[in-house]
Amino acid sequence: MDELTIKDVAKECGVGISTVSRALNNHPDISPETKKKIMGVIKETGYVPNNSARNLKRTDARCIAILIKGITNPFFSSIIQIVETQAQKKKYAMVIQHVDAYENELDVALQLVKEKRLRGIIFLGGAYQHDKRKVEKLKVPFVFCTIGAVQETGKKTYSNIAVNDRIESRRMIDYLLDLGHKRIAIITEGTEAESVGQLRLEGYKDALTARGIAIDERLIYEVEDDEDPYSMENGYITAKKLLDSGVDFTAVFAIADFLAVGVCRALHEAGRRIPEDVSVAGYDGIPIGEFYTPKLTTIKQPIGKMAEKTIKLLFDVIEGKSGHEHIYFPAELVERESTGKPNN
Amino acid sequence: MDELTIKDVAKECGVGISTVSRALNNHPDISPETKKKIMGVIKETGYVPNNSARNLKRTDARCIAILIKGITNPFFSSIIQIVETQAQKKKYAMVIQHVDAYENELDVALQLVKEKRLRGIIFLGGAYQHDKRKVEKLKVPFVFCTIGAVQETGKKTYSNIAVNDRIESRRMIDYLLDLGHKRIAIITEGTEAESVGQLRLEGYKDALTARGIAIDERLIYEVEDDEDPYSMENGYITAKKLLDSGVDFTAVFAIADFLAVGVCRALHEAGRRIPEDVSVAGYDGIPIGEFYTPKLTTIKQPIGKMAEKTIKLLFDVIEGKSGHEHIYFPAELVERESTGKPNN
DNA sequence: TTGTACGCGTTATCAC
DNA sequence: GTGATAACGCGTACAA
Repeated sequence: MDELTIKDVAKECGVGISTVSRALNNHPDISPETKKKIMGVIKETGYVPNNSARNLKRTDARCIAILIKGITNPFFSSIIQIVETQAQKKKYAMVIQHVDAYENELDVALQLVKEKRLRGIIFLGGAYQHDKRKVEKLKVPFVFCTIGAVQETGKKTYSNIAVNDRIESRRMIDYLLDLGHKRIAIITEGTEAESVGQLRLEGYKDALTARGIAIDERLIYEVEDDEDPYSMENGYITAKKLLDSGVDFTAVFAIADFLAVGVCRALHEAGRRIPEDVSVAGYDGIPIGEFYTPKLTTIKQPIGKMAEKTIKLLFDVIEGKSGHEHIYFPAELVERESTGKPNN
Repeated sequence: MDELTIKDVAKECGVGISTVSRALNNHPDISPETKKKIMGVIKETGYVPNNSARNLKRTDARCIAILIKGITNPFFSSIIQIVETQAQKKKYAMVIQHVDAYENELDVALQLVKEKRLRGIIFLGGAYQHDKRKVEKLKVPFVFCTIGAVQETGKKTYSNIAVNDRIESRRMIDYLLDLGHKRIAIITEGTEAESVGQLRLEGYKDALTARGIAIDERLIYEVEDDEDPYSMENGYITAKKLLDSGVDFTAVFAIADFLAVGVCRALHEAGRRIPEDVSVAGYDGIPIGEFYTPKLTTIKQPIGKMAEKTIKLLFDVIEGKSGHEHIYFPAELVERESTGKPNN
C-alpha cells in the first residue's frame, strides 16, 4: 500500500502504463496535454519510479561511476567536482560509490556495472595491482586517476592518469641536494609493495645513489600503519622519533603534505627553526601548504589537469574516439618558505 | 551474451535456478556438495548476481544509507568510519550516497529507499529546513547528524544530533571577552537563513549584547559565496579585507578552523603577532588546529560521540527500542596558543 | 533436497 | 497517440 507504482499512476490518470512510462522518459510519441496531466498527478502523489526495475530493463543509461577507496584523500573532492561538471555537460548521470576498506574495488565495479548499466568508470584510490581475470571481466572502459600504471602491458584495456611518483620524488631530493643538504631524512609509508610510499622512497634512493651518497637506514622512517597513514599526527609522532634518535640531519622529506605539517610542528616544539636549522619538504600540493607558517615547499600534483584529462579520456574511449592511454603528468616543484640552504 | 545470469550458472551446473539461488543466499535446505559445486562454478565463471533484480524482489535487506551533501566537510570521513564499524557489528550493509549540490537530499533518499529497501538513513550536511510533504513521505527512520533541529515539532518523525551552534559560538565570544577583548571581529558565512554561519553569528551578537557592547557592523565579515565557503583561502582573503579596512580589533573569531588558518596566515604576513597583537579563535576542532603554529584555540565538536550516538539511535529506532530524539551535544572550548589577553 | 512457475516494477515491442 | 503484453534477472511458494 505505501509504495505506489506506475500502475497506480496510470489508473489515477485513466491511461495505460506505457503512456505514463513515455511521459516519464520524454518519449516523443505523446500528446502534450496527456503528458502534462500525468506529470501533474506524479507531482501530486509524489510517485518515484523504482530504479531497480528501471535498470533491469533499460539498455542505454548514460551513466558513469566514480569509485572511491579511502575517503580521506584530500584530492578526491576536487576531482569529483570537475568530473561532475563535465559529465553534466555530456548529459551523463554520475554515481559516486564508496568502496569499503576490506572490499575489492574491481568487485564493486563489476557489481555496479550490472546494476546500473554503466558506460564508464573512474577509480580513485585503491591498489595499483589488480587481478588480471577481474580486469578482463570488466568490459566497460575505466580509468585509474592518480594511480600509476604498474606494468606496461601490450594491449591497453584501461587507462591511467597519474604523476610519476618515483621521478617527482627524486626531483625533490635533487633539489634539496642542490641546496647543499647531505643528510636528508625521509618519512614515508610502506606497507604494500606497490604503494606510493614505496615509489617515493625509491625516488629518494635514486637521487642519493646517483650522487654517490650512501643510503643511511637511520634516516628512513615509516609511519605506523594506521587507518590513515597520511595524517598530521603520524607526521608529528614520526618526526619526534626521528628527533629522539639523535641522528643528525639537515632536511626532512615527508612524502605527503599532511605528514610535513606534523613534522613542522614537532620541529617547532623541539626548538628547531625552519628552514634555518632544518628544511622540510612535502608532497602533494594541497591548500594547507600555502597557508601554513612556514609555507611548505612541495611537489604539486596538477590535480585539476589530471581530473580534466581523466574525464575527457573516458568519454573519448566511450565514444570510440580514442584508445586507452597511460599518461604521466609532470608535477611542479613549488619552492616556498620551508626549505633553504643548510646552516653549517 | 556477455552478461551471464543465474540461469547460465544453473545450466552449467546441471541444476535448477532455485538451487543456485539457495547457494547464493546461504539457505539451509541444500546439500553441501551441491552448494560447493555451484560456488565453484560461480568463482570460475565470475558470475555476479544482478543487484537490481535482487532488490526488486527482496523484502528484508538489512541495509542503511548515509547521504552526504558537500563532500568537503572535514568531519564526514570520521563519522562514516564510525557508522561503518557499528553497522558491520549489527550485520547491516551500508551504502554511501553522494548528493549533488543541485539535488534535494530528500528526493535522493526517497529514490534510494525504493531502490535498496533501506531500513534507515543518516544525513550528513545539507539543509536545515525541509519540505514537510517530503519528510512525511519518507517512512524510514532517519537521523540528521551535525544538523540541528529547526523547529521543535510536536511529533518527532526524525532525529537530530548536533551541537548548538548559537550557544557554543557565544561561549567562545564570552571567553574572548573575559580575556579582556572588546573589539572582536567575526568572519562568518551567511547566505542562507538557517545556515550554521547565521547561527554562529547570532551567538556572537548574543554575547556582545549581553554585556552591553554595541554591535559594530564594520567588524562583521562574510566570506565570498564560493563553492566551498569554509576554505583557508576564503579566510585569508577576508582577513586581508579586514586588515585593509583599517578598523581596530584585538581578536578575530573565524566560524570554522579552516577559515581561522587563513586568517592566521594573513595576520602573519601583515606582521601581526598571534596572540600578542591579535587573538584568533576557530570553530570545529579539526586536526589542523593542533598542528598549526600557533595551535588554534577552538570550539571542539565531539564528533566521535555524535557519530556513535547517531548510529545507536538509528538502530534503536529501527528496532523499536526508542523514539526519535533531538539531541544537542555540548562542545568543548579548547584553549591553545592562538588566543591571549589583549596587549593594550 | 531439488525444480517449476510466478511476480517484483519497469521499458520495449508490438498491435491498434 | 495509445494500450496490452512480453521480457529484464532474481527470490520464493509450491509441487515433486
